Amino acid sequence: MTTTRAKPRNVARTAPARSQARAKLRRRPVAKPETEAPDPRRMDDDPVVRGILTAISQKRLKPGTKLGEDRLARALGTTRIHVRQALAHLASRKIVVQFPNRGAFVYRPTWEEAREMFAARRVIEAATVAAAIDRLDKHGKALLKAHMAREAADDRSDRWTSLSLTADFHILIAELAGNHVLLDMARELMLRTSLAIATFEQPGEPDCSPDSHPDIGALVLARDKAAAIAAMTHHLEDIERRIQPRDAEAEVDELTAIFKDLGVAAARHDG
Amino acid sequence: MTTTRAKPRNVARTAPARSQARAKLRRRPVAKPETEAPDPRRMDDDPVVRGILTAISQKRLKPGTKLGEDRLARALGTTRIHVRQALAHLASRKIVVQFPNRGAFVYRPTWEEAREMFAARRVIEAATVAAAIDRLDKHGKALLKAHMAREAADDRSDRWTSLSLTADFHILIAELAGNHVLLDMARELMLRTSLAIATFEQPGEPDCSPDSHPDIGALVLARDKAAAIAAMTHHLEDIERRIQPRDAEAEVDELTAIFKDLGVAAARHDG
DNA sequence: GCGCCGAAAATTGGCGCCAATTGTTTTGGA
DNA sequence: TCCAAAACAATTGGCGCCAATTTTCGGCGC
Repeated sequence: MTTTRAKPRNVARTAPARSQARAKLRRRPVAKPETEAPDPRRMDDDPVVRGILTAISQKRLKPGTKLGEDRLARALGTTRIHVRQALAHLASRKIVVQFPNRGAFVYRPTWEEAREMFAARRVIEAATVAAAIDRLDKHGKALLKAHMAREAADDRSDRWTSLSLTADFHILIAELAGNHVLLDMARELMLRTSLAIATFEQPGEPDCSPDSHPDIGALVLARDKAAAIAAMTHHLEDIERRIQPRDAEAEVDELTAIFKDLGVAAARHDG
Repeated sequence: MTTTRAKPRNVARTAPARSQARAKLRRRPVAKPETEAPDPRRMDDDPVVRGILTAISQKRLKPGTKLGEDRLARALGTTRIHVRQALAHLASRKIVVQFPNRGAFVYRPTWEEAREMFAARRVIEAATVAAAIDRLDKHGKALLKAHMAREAADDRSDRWTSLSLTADFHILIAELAGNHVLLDMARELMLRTSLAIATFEQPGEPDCSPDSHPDIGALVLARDKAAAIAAMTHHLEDIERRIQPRDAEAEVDELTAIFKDLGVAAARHDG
């Protein structure tokens, strides 16, 4: 206690630079650049979150399904706290809704919100195709061609892989745009529009007109920005046109159909 | 136990319609439309979340500040669990970062991410001004004029109210667009760009060139879509131009400046 | 004097228990 | 026979405690 050490040590500290505030102020220790953090926690690769998300994107979890904490904990082999955190995270992302003392449910958008989601997607994805064309390089072309080949080779034998493929096309375009913020927004909107589609789709229709993707991809490869934007916009409008507002009667009807089909990854509860 | 009641009652239930699955299937109770929910939980109006958010938008909480759970609980007069949930929510929104066993910190964007945020804002807000012009009605005009008058009457005596006013302009435009999804995205981007600005701003510069807002508002009122989009884009580019990438040296310098200025809502620890 | 190393303090993470609320069933009455 | 009210069961919400990790403080050796 020789020098002036009367400093309140709890005012405001910068995070990534650990606490070299007073301890080592003149020189950096040895090999720590400065802004470096060992492990920024990412809720996205939580197994519970991933499980629910993939189940939703594969349409194994329908909007309105109750997600009980205890049940999920047993089904996924974890404790209730992890499930709680995962559900809270998904609620923040508006993928599930939580009602006080009632539990969490897969989010079911309203019809108006579904329309707004598609409008937002048109905005975002028009921007991503434009940016993708702007910064398209050899590597990006290779990625895009590879994906188009994969999508063309899909025989639609497995419905879930086909769903993933068509979703990956839009994600790839957003990745080629090179803007992580827009990419996250596009990802989020795709998830939420899949919920909207699952809510308002007419039974028996395919989700995404797959024939549009090669056209859009070709226009991107040709760097025809205006045409690519127009094609993407029309493609999204096509998807939107496949959903219809549905009244309570249809909901009840489908609910009975659900009970007939059963399944739904039935978490073994039989006696 | 008269009729067939051997139904596994935990397969998939629709959330908002309560559980009238089997109980009352033929007729709806009395006065409950169908899709109705009493209280969908919204983390946004949690007092802890609101407190941290307003503190951030008022720049009383700087990027990198540690948000200790126990400290926040005492400061806000709640328990640690509420703080935990609030921090987890803010981490999902990328407003705070959580490191395992180290705590939560106000998010500090990287320089690249800051650029990407502004690019995303240009995309989103160009869309919102366009939509706002499209669906501009008498009520919207009144709201816009009222806000412009309020902003013009601001004497900039209180820095925090001025900050809120300039932010409210962008929010109002997004509200006039009538798309809640885009509105939420705009809100989120504004919060995160405020973090980016707080991270990379040059000291002493104002945040938002306030003179641009009347021009944009006038163009919206005149329904000149192209000019309004251009003005909004240039306005956002102006804001972006005010931030500069900063190296570690500058950070350390400012850190010492912080310690000189002190303050920072010093959580009384003297004695 | 400087840096490395070990022990104590503080903070976060996780688990179990119990209260509170909700939904369901049973019971009583008109 | 049908509706209403109360008891029961199940689920969520919250609090306290304890383990695990990090940060800090003190001491030792160079």
